[in-house]
Amino acid sequence: MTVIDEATTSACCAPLTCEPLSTGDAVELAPLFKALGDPVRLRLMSLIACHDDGEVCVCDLTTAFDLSPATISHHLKVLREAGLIEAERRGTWIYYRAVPEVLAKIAGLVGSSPFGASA
Amino acid sequence: MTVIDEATTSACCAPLTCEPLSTGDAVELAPLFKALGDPVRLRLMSLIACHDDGEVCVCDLTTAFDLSPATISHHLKVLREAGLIEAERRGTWIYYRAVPEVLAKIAGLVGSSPFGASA
DNA sequence: ATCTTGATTCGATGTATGTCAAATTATAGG
DNA sequence: CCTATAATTTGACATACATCGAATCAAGAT
Repeated sequence: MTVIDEATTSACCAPLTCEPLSTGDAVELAPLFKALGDPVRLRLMSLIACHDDGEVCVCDLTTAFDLSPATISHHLKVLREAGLIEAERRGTWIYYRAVPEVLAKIAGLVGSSPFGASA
Repeated sequence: MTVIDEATTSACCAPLTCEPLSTGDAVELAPLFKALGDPVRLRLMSLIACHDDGEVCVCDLTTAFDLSPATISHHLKVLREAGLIEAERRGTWIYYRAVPEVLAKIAGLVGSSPFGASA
């Protein structure tokens, strides 16, 4: 993934322009934003990523919303298939935790050159 | 928008935990991710934000995709209604430019405590 | 085995979304 | 005024999505 136009030809100063996303990169990255593009999933993600132990039991997540367990399970599946979270079963309970590398991928994209947020 | 648990009660060290998004914040922020959750829109956003002049004519955007002008116009409208871009008409042409504050809002969320990407 | 609880999957339903052709608005020139 | 070009809006269509009830799977307890 090429994100920053790192002055391939040696220049005296940082280029003011940046290289836009290729179609391939956009196809790869868009699903991450899409997965976070729902209020329930965005809050689920923050609940999971913010938890002290680094992981949260599903039972604690379902009680945090006024939605059926089936719906929460569906949203967790969407986040999981996007690669944003991982699941592990321990006994009766299933625990979810965030995948920081994938979150970093988003942060790196929005917070730097291609989007010009910090440039 | 409360994002970081800034040790309201004076503590000796930074808290390892963070405050998850409220329902209200999630409802406010999710549409931004949703708007970027399409490959075409994500690439449109990068094309606009990366452009040297800070703004791009629609005519240059439509030629960058194998899609009808109507479809590009639709996606630009979605980005515009999300607050991510702004439009200005000059003569026959309409120019779009990014709204950096809104992009910064996303970067600030994903790149810090609530999502634990850099914590 | 049976029962109970935690969680996912299945099936159905109403709504939202991406796409385009055709019609419409806006501006510039003859 | 009429024509041409840039861009959006409208209408239509097929697909995808959020939600839930009911059924199913997993693991522990009796």
